[in-house]
Amino acid sequence: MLQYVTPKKQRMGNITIKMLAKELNLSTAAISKALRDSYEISAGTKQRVQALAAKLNYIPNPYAGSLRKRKSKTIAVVIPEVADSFFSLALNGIEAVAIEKGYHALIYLTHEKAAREKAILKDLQSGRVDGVLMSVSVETDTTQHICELSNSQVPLVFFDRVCEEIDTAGITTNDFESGYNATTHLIDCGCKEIVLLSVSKSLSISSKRLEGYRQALTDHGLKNKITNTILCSDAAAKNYTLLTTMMQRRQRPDGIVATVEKLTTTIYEVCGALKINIPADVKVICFSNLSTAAILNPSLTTITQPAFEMGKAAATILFKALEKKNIHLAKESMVIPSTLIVRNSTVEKTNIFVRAKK
Amino acid sequence: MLQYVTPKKQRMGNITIKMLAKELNLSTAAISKALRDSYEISAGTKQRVQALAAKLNYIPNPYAGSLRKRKSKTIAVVIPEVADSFFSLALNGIEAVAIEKGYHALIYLTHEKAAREKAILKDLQSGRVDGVLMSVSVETDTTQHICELSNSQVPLVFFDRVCEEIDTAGITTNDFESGYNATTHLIDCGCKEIVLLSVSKSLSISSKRLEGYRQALTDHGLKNKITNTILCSDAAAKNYTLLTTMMQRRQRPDGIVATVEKLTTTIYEVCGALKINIPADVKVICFSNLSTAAILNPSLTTITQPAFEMGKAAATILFKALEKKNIHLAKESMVIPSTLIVRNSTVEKTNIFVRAKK
DNA sequence: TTTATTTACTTAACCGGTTAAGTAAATAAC
DNA sequence: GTTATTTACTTAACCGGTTAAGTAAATAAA
Repeated sequence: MLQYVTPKKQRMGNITIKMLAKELNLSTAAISKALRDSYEISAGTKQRVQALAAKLNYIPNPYAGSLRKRKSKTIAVVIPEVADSFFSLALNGIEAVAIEKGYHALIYLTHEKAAREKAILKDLQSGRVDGVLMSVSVETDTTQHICELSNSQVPLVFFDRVCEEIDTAGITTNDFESGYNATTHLIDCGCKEIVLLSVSKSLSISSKRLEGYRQALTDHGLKNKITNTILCSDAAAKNYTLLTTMMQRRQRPDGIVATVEKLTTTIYEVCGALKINIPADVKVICFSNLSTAAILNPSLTTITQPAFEMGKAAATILFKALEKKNIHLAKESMVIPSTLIVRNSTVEKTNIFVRAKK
Repeated sequence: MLQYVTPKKQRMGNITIKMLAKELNLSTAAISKALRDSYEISAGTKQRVQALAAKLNYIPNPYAGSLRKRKSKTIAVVIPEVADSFFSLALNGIEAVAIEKGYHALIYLTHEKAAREKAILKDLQSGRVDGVLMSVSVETDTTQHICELSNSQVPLVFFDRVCEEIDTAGITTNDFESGYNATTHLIDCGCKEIVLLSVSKSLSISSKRLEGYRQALTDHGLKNKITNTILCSDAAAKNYTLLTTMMQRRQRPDGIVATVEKLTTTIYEVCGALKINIPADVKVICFSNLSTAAILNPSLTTITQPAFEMGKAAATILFKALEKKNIHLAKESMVIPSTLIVRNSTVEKTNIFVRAKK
C-alpha cells in the first residue's frame, strides 16, 4: 500500500501557465486569473482551469512572479553561527513565523566575520529578499554596509545583537538588568572578586551586560573591582590559556559572569584541570540557552534568554512591516526579559533534579 | 572616521541594466555582456560599463537571471529541526560549501512532521531551488512526495536520515557499527540488561542502530535480551514518564543506549530523581554531538557523529551533480564513521578533564 | 428599440535580465 | 580594388508569470 508507482516519464521542464492555456484554449492571462480566483473569470472556467492544474500538478514558478511583483516572499536570516543554542532556537522561532506567513527563509552565517557580513548584506540589496533579520557579528565595528542595505528599501530587524546607530526595530533582552542580576546573584552568594568574561568590546549586548555588571558592583560597594573583565576570543584553545592564567593569579576570582554560552565548557575544563571546585572555590553564572545546563557537573546557573520568542517577535515585526507600509520600525522595538535560573554552580550542591517542564 | 555619510536620497527601485544602458547610450545586451566580460565587447566599453556599474552600485536582480537561465543558484536544506547539535553542525557544513560555491541556502524545518515535509517538497518542485539536501522526518513512512521531487528533475542528496527507496546519494555514518560498538562497550563494562532507546521504527538510522545493538547482544550471548527496546516520543514529558517506569521495573536496566541526543537530559533527570547512580547503577551511552558532553554530571560517553563533515560532504556531492550532468547520484553515497568517546557515564569516575582540543 | 453596463474573456506590456541572430563599420585577405 | 572576415555592437525573443487596457457578446436600463 505504501508502494509508490513510478509515474510515466515526465516532461523535462515543469508545467507552465502557457501549457495550461494551450490545453484549454484560453489565454495565459485567463489562466493566471482563474488560478487566483479573479472575479473576471466565470465559475465554470475556473473549475476547468483548477482541475487541470491539479491534474498536471502545476506549480507556479516563484521567480516569474517575484520579478513582476517585485516581491520575493523570502527573507534573509543573517546570524553569526548556527551551532549555538541561542541562535538555533531563535532561527526556529523565525522559521515558525515565516512558514505561517508563506515566506521562505534564506540563511546566512557570518561566522563572526565583518567581511562576510558585508558581502552578504551587499548581495541582499539585489531584491533577493523582502526583508532581513540579523544579529551582528562580533567583528562588526562599522555600520556603512548596514546603512546601505537600509537605504535600498530592504526592511531590517535586529534581534539580540542590535546596531543602535541604525534607525530600525531591534528585539533585545534586558541585557543591562541581566548583567546586573547575574552579578548581584554572585554578590549575594558571597563573591567578592567577580570577573566578567566578554567576547566583544563593541557589541551592544556585551556593553550592556558589562554596564549592568559594573552598576551591580558599584551598588554593592565593590566599585574598585569594575575593571575585572576579560576579553575572550573565538578560539577555545586561546580562551583555555586565558582562563587558566586568570584562575592562577594571586587574586583569584571567586565569581565568574560569562556573557556567552560557549565559554561554559572552557570554564569547567579549566576549573577541572586546576582542581578548583565549582561552586565552593568559584561560583559561575553564564548567559546560556544550553539545554543541558541542568545536568552539567555541577549544574549551571544561567541567565537564559528567550531565544525562540525573540526570533518569533523579530520575524513578526518584520512581516508586519512587509505587509503594511509606513510602519516606523524603530518604534516596534521590544525587550523580552531573560530569566535567572539558579543551579549548583553558584550554590552548594543540593542535587535536586528539576522535573522536565512541559 | 567610522562615521557614515548619509547618501543622497536614493532612487526607489534598484539600479537596472536598463538604466546603465540609457546612461551610456548602449543596448541592454551590451551592458549585460560587458558585465560578464564577453569577448563581443571592446575593452574600452567594458571599462566604462564596469566603472558606472560600480559607481552606481549596480547589483543584478537574481530572479531575472534565474528565470532566463532556469537556475536559481539556491539549494534547500530540509531538516527535522535546527535546535539539535547534529543538525546545526551539519547545517554549518552545508552553508560553508554553499557560500564557497556561490549558492544560497533556504532552510526548512519539518519539526518531524510528515505533512510539513510533504508541503515543503511540493513547493520545491517549482524551480525555486536547483537541488535539495534533506534528512527525513521521524514521521515519514511513505516516499511518494520524495519520488515526485526526484521526478521533477531536482537533484536530491540525503544526509544522516536517508530514504533507501530513493535512487540517490545518501551521506550516512556507520550506524550499524556504531550501534554494535555502543552496545559492546556497555557489555564490556559489565552490563547484562541493556536497553535501547529509539525514537522511530521506520527511520533508517534507527533500524540500523537497532540491528547493530541486536547483533552485539547476539554475539555476546545476550540474544534473549534483544527485544529490550523502548520507543520514545518527541515530548520530553512523555519520555520522562516512560523512562521512570522503565527504571522502576523489576528487571531494571544496567545499561542504556540512547539513539538520539535529546534523550540525554531526560535520562539524567530520571536517574537523578530516582537516586539511580550513573554509572554505578546504570551505564549510559548516547548518540550525541552535544558540546557539553564532557562537562555533564557525570560526563557522557557518546557516539559522536561527524555532523559538520556529513553536511559538507552532502553539499559537495550535490554541487558536483549540479555542475556536471550525468552523475549517477546513488553511486556517490558515502559513509563517514562516528567516534565512540568514553567518558564517566560508562566507567567509574576518574574526573579527568580533557584539554579542549584545537 | 437603442444605449449603457456587465460579463468573460484577450492582447500586449512588463518585471530585469540573457542570448540567438542580425548588422554596420573596420580590418584582413586575395 | 573587391570580397571575406572580424569587431563591436543592436534587435528582438525569451524565461513564466501578472496586470492594465481593450473588446465582443450578453444582459440591463432607458
